[in-house]
Amino acid sequence: MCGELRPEHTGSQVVLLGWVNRRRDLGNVIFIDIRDRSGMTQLVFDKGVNPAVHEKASALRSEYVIAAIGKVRRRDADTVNKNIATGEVEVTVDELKLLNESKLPPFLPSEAGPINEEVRLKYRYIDLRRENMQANIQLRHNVALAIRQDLAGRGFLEIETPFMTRSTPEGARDYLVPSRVHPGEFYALPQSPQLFKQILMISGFDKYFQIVRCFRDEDLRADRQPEFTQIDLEMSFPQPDRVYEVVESFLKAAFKAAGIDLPTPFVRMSYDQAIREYGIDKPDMRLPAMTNIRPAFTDEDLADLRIDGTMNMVAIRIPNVGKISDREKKELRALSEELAKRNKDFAGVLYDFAQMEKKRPQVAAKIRVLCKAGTDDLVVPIVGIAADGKTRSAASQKAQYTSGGEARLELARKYADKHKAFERTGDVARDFKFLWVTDFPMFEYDDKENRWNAAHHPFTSPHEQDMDKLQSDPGSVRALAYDVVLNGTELGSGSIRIHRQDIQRQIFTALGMTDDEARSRFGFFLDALEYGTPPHGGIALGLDRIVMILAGEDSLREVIPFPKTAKAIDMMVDAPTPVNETQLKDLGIKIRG
RNA sequence: GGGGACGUAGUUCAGUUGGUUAGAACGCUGCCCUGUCACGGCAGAGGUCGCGAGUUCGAGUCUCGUCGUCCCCGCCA
Repeated sequence: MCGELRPEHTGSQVVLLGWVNRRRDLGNVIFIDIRDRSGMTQLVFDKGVNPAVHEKASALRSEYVIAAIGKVRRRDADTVNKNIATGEVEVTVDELKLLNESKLPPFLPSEAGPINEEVRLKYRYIDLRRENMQANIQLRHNVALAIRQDLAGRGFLEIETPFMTRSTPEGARDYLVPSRVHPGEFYALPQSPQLFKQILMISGFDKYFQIVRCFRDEDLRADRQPEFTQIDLEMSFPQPDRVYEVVESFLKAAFKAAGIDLPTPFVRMSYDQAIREYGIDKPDMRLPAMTNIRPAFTDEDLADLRIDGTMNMVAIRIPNVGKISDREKKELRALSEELAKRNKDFAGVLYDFAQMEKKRPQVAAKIRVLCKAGTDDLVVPIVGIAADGKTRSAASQKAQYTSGGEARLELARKYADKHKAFERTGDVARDFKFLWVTDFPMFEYDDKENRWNAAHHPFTSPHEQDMDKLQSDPGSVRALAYDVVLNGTELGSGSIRIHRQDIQRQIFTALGMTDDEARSRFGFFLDALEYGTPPHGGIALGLDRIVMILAGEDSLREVIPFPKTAKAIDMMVDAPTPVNETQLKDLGIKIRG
């Protein structure tokens, strides 16, 4: 192939098939870089040596598809190109065949600069010819293959589950597929194969996995596509530790496929600790944690600074920011207001640390020590402002942490150039901060609907010790649920499931679901639970996100060959589209207004 | 559903306070060139300034609307 020739091939006759990447016509000698997915090689056409072939070569243009037959020749020392792998050799062409011409593309695959994404997506077939996209798609293949091999090697079976299945309206919106045979009825595309994989456990396939497409009809983000690929797995008789081990093993294999030797096991942290120290359930540990700064204050300090000592107080540290300008101070105040707007429970402010250093230098000094802050580090205390006689709710206390977490990320993004924590150093332990977040709460309170919701999903098993609190204090029940997080991105989420019907019923009750409701939604599954269900659990990880991070990209679109835009449109095939009246009639569907 | 950024040549962009024929680089076409590799030189073609209204003697520039792309919030059990 075009990228494989080396000095040891000198003298051999070769056939190269590929695209014209660039043409350099010097008159009596023409150089053409021929490209395929393996790389490129320089072809030489010399008028003095072979005028007929030279004549043919002069008609070649960018992206023409050609076959070249010739001899590999070692280049003179002064004409070696160190920028390409084949740079020490070239091919003198004896025979040239034009296999196909090309219209002038809207942009060239060999072009260096950025290209408008709209154009890239419309002409995705050209875009995918670019070196970076070829590398990303190749990486994706390598990663998926390594994961398959690792899981298969551990006795997991890859088993397919249906794409056309039953809508279970809970969680994300379903993509629906109308049934022609049953007018007015719909299949749903799976948000995940959750119930099928649990049923496979009931069926005795004790180790299942699948690299599988999932569908969610929700608004998109840079790291969210409506169809995405999960590494989905489930096993019978596991402890959480066993799941961690399996995931760490295949992630190690996946990273190895990308040339990275990942240390395992990963750090573990409870949900509560994650909230306290990072204000979020998917901490980016490349940056310092938040620090509890309560010990820095005496009661007198608090009164003097008008700070509410009963509220949680933490400080954010962003390394190497240096002195900040008045404008930046104003931006901090604006961020403080923005946080209050975003979270109505947030009763705190981002305190002006410079002012604190003036007013109460000994307090500020203690805070610096607590945070381990150097003189160039930006310190932002987050405190509640004293308001007499007001008692603070638990939600308000938590908001101190979560709003702090948001501020931490926002400031980290803003000062990325200064602290450089997001840049790759080549030091694996620093570049890839994995962790397991464990012991998620079982339920979340829904203010709008005035009821408890399953934080993970309703098939997640509660902690053994918390069973008795299901009715009395649902908010404090911990789940056997865990997330695997990398650099602040949630890669995957899983749990040990409920395998006993009686407990499953208790959970539905706690969620305010009647037996009839539960039965109408999940009847087939509740039936299955009653026929000898083994204890089981599993996890699902986003393949796209793993590849995105490995490729060093900021958007999933860079690692998905044919992605959708923010409005869920495929620019190349132009989908979705209206369909004709006959099709609708067949399906018994009428479009409203 | 909400907030923000952007939209000018095939591509990436510039375009001053509203004022003559809207520019540059790359790409493209032609000619010249025997060692280039982001080849070089000369010449040339290429524009509904996203679209529609409005203000104005005059709009790429100001206003309103609309469409599209991107980012964020909501949403994503």
